[in-house]
Amino acid sequence: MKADTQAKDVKLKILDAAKKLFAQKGFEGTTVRQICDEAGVALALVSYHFGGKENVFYALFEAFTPEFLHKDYALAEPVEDLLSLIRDFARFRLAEPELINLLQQEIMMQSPRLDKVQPIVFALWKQLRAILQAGKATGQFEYESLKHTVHFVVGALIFTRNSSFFDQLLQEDGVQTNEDEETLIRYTSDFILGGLRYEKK
Amino acid sequence: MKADTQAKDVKLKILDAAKKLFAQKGFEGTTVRQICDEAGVALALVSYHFGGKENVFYALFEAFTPEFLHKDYALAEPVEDLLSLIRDFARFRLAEPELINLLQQEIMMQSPRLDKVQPIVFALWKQLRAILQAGKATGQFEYESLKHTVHFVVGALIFTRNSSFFDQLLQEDGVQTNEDEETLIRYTSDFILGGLRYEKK
DNA sequence: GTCTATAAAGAGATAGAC
DNA sequence: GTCTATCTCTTTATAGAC
Repeated sequence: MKADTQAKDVKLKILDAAKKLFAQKGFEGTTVRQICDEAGVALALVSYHFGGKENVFYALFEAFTPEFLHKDYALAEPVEDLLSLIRDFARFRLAEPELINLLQQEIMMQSPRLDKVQPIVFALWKQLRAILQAGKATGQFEYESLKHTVHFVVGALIFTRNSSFFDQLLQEDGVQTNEDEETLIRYTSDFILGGLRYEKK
Repeated sequence: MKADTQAKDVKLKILDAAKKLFAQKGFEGTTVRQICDEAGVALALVSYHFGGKENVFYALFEAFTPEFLHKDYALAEPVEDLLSLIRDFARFRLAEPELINLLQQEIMMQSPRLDKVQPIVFALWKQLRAILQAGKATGQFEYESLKHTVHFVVGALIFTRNSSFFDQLLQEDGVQTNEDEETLIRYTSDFILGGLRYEKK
């Protein structure tokens, strides 16, 4: 019992450390030694518990079931669906910024590990695409290219991050307001709906 | 003469190979051997000509002077300025997709090499920010948070890529039209201006 | 200037003590 | 289950022949 509990703690510590480091330095840029140092455990435990660095990566995405992957959008109104998707994604991004960051890296690099993670991103993609199509059909959304519009929306969704890098620049203003979740969701929704030329009734 | 010319060819071949590989596999994920193999030259020549892998990276961004960095926007109308910036950025992105990809990776990872590249991104950031502020002042743009709006716009600008990954999904349509530059610029401008609630006169 | 061969450091994974 | 010490392979960088 006690042994099991300790093991679980160690596995969690390794996963947390890996999540942080992978997001920060990339999968290839992170060494097993760094992960174990950050987790405060011995080097051998990554191999013992996960069977290698690669499996730590996969384990990160296994308990990974954000709402928007399993919800069935495109049942209600397109506008409502899009707002739900934006909300669900924003919440997930706020809750797990490192995973979003890591996922984005892997996608950009077309990494060999993408095979196992592709379904997750494809799901978001298809949901969004279906919603945009439905909204165009009802005349509520206005755009020419479905393909590019999906890109624009995903770009706006994914790029909004707690990126300390970019925020340096803007902190000059002094008006560093830590908006809450709902406010951020509203900003995002407003921008995207505007981009889709949706007119509020 | 002949020796110099050969050397320049080799340096160019190395830079091209590195650009491609860095974008594909990341800086850390790319080995000097891979670069030299791809370039078709001997392993030692990276150190000889550049003094190490890291300097190859920096060299990639030295001859790197996209229009939008040196233009002085925010002189004409905000809308015209924004359209120019979108156009300049889109052209650069189409011309050098690997560099954009690489830059994006490095930013996301907060890489230690970012110090030398930060000014480039900051310049874009500041230009865009100034334009958005000017447009709000004239009442042509409508948004609440300057910080987030900059994020949204950059997201929409940067995420539109020749990403073979995402396009797989959409090719199902069969309607795989290879839009030209001007068309892509128009799509992008329409989406972003919409997001800013700009109303065409 | 370019090559092959090699040195020195670093990586991931494992053996064996506890 | 966890640790330290080590093995093996790969990495970057350099030395020296041409």
